[in-house]
Amino acid sequence: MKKRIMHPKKQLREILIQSLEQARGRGELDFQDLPGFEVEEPKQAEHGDLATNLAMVLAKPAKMAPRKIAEIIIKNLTAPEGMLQKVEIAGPGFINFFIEDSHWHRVLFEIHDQGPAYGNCDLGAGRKVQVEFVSANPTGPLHIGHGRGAALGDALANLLAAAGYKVVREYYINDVGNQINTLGKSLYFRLRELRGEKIEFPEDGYQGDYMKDLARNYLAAGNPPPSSAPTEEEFVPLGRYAGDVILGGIKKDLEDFGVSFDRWCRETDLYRQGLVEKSFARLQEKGFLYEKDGALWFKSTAFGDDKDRVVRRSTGVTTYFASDIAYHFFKFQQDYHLVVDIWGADHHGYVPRLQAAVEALGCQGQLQVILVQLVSLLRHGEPVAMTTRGGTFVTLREVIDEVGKDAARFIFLTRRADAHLDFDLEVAKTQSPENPVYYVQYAHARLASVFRQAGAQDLQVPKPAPALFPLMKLPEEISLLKMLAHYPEVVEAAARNLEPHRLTYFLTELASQLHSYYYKHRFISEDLPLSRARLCLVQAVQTVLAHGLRLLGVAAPETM
RNA sequence: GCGCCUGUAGCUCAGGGGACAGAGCAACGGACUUCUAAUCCGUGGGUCGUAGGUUCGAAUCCUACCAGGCGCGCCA
Repeated sequence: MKKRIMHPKKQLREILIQSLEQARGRGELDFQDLPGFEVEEPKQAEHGDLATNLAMVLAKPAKMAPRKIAEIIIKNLTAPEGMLQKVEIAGPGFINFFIEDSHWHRVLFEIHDQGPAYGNCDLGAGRKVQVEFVSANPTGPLHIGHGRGAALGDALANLLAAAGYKVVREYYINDVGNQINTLGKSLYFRLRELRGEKIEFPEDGYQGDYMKDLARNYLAAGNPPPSSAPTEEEFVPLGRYAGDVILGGIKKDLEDFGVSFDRWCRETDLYRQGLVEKSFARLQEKGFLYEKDGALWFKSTAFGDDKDRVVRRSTGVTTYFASDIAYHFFKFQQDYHLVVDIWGADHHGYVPRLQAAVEALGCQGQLQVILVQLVSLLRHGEPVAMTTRGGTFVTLREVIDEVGKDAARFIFLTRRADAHLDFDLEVAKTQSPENPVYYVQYAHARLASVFRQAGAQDLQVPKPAPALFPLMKLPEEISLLKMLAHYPEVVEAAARNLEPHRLTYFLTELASQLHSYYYKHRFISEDLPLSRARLCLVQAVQTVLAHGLRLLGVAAPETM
């Protein structure tokens, strides 16, 4: 006996299939395979609560006019008592279904039973997913673009967990290669500069002010001063030192942004564990490596890449790509059903070769790369220059301090990943209506206030009960109930498509309907049964708002 | 030159084969003796970049072109 109540949409889909089987059994319809069809909420209210294009997609295989097919489907329909109020054929052959208002009330039972878990689903069926995100090199503080990746990755991980996946959040640290040397060299020259020497700061050095701070702290901690004759050997420990300090800062920024990781994977560990050589051996064995011009190449063209790629230079040093091959080889050894990498869109050219490597290695499971477009930073509508060189880039730290974690996260999550984003610091900072995060949070806080008020009057929020339902018949109430019933599908679709922004839009709409309802109708009044019914309904609304905000990593405040 | 992303209302963006294209902001006009006005109600506003094509049906798919962004290393 299943306790779970089926959403009307799924229920209707099954009823339609039954109808088709029956019609076919009776010889009224003749077709081979059932084509894909939609059951969805029409945009127009006159078109009912749910509609299907089933008759239209069946026109060709059944060799019959859509409206005729629609008639046959309707004739064979057997819906449960009290579900369907009216069924119509419309337009070119849509079948429109009008659901009885009373049918929608049942969602309240489900929300009450599942509580904070309402909205979760079992799409993932416990399979393992890894989300790797941010992964900024430890050569400087996180900037606003990393913030967007962080918000997206974290929300996505939350979303996948809610959808029944076992999620691991991972940050990949590039601590190998000449960038660490360059970092050491940058620190070295800042140290000498601090000693009052006139120095020529290296062209390729990291010029940001944070390196000056780092140099000061380095000396303040009593570390040995720089020599006068620099050597590569001297840069290495300095680079390692700087990298560690910067990484510490990154961790702190992420923590304050509400983002945590389950694992931090260091590139050096991949080498230490011999994974680079192991992945090479695997590729060699499958015949996808060859030598040319003294270098070792991966035959990525065999998998659709534009050209083959070097994995070991003629100098004997492996490339960044080699590390990434090893890293993904390692990832897929851990039985991930899905590995999601979130990268800045400026790395898009890198996708084909990595996909090629994953395929060549014969990994079980799927790699999906999400490219997040860069953020254009504005202040009062004017572009803010973002150059590392000029030292005018805005860090994630500054954004957190200036606009706050919640507003920043929400704004990042109101755009599709592949849409460019204009982030206006002044707009994000103000609590103006231009800033939607407060609109949604306010709905939650407003309800909390209502419940406090009810509590003060000894008015309990009742459990859902059929006796309450006749008291929720206003259009605003039915409309809210429909949205609540729709919510789990939104979560599932957002998870399936790896698109957290769908949640942001849903929540804004739900908040809008709640505010409107609140304004038009008093929840707490002299009429006690009516008050109880409304409290019961809006408590369900609050549960859903809280769930959605939690997935976005945005606070659901009790007061504002 | 080649490749990827984007082009939808004045602005920022949803919608990504279905019925007359949506929201927020901005503009304009209204609503606070009220459970929080960080709110609500109303009005105006669009050849969905352009041109072809596929389809019963295209903002959505295909082709070409135009515009913006980003990539095309034995860099990371």
